Amino acid sequence: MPKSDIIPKLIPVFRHYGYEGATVSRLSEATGLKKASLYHHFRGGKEQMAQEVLGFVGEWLKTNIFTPLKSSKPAPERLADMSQQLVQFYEEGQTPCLLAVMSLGEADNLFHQQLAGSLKQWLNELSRLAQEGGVPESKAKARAEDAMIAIQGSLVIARVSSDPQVFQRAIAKLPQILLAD
Amino acid sequence: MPKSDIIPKLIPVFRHYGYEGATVSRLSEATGLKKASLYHHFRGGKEQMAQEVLGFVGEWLKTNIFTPLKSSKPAPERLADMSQQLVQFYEEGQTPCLLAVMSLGEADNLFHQQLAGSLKQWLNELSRLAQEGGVPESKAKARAEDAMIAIQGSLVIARVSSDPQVFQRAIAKLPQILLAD
DNA sequence: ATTACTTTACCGAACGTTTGGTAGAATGTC
DNA sequence: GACATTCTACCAAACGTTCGGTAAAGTAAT
Repeated sequence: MPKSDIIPKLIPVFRHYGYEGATVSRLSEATGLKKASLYHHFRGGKEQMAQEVLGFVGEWLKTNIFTPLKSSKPAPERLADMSQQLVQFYEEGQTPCLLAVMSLGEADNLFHQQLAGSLKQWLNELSRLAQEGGVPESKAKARAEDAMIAIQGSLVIARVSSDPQVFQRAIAKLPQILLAD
Repeated sequence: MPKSDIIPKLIPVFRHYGYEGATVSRLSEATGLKKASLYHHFRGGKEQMAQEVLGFVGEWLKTNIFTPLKSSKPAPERLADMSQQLVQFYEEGQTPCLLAVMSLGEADNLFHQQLAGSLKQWLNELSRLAQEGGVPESKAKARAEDAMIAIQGSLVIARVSSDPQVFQRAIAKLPQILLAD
C-alpha cells in the first residue's frame, strides 16, 4: 500500500483521539497494516506519522482552501467555494479539527510551529478576501479572526452538543462576518 | 491532604493534556501524592478522578457563572461579571477548556452526557440574559450559541497562535453579541 | 491517663497490560 | 535472484492498578 493511501486513513485517528490518544494499535487497525508495516513506511514512528499527516493536511489546505480563495471569481463566490470544501472536510461538523486537537498536551511541543503557521496563512488569506470584498484593511484582519473563531468554536460546540447543525449554521454566517458592509 | 485540595491540582493536568494524556504519573506529580495515595482517595481510579474534576467544575460554573447571571443587576453588569470570572478561569486565554478537551477520544464516551448537560445549561442562562436585555426569544437562543462559539473558538485560536489576547478580545465582544439591538 | 483497637493517609514495590518500537522470516513482484 | 512490502514474534518502558505495610490520628474501655 502506497503512502498516499495510508495517510488518509491515519488522519481520522489523529483527529478523533489527539496525538496521545492515537495509539499505534489504533493507527494499525485504521490502516489495516500491522505495526511493523507502519514502521516500514514511517521509520520515524508515530511522530513522523503525525508530521506527515500534518503535512498532508497542509497541502490539502493549500489546494482546497487557499488557492480557491485567490481565484478570479467575485469574493462571495470564492467564500462559498471555501465553505463547501470546509463542510466536506469536517464531515458536516462531526469531526474535530486537527489544528485544535494537535495543540494539546505533548503534541503542542512537537508541532506548535507548524500549526501556528497554517493558521496564520489561513487568517491572511481570509483577510485578503475581506479586503477584496471592500472591507478596509484595518477591519479585515479582525474579521478574519472572527471567521476562524466561528469555525473552530462551532466545531467544539457541535461536538459537545452532538448537534452538527451548529457548525453548518456557523459556516452559513461566514459571508456576513467577512464581507458585510 | 483533603480531596478539596487535591481536585484543584488535578484540573490543570486534564485541561492541558486531555483525558488520555493525563497519565497517573502526571496526576501524581501535580498533586504531590504518590500513585497509590491517589488511589486511596479515588478508588475508581483515573476515571473517577476525571469524574470528580468534572463535578467540581460543574459546581464552579453554577456558583461563579450561572448564579451571577441570575442576579438582580442590570443585564450588561451581569454579563461583565461573567466575563471577569471567565478571564480568570481560563487564565487570560492560556488554558484550554475542559468541556472541549474532554469531548475527544475515549473520554467522550465516558463523559459526553455530563459535558452536554453543562453546555446546555450555560446556553440557557445566556439566552435568558439576552431576553432580559431586550432581545426577543426567537433571536436570543441564536445569540447565546454565538457567544459560546466565540468563547470556545477564541480559546482554540489563542492557543494555536500563542496569542491570549485573541481570547480577551472575544470576551470583550460578548456584550455586543448578546445584547446589541 | 493508659492501653488497646480501629481508621485514615500515605508510600514502595509489584501486578498484568499496553505502549511505542525492532529483528528477522515470509511473501509477493519484477 | 533481487527488491520492496508485509508479517509474526519479540522487546524495554510506561501504562493504570493493586498489594502489603507503616505512621499517625481517632475512638473506647478501663
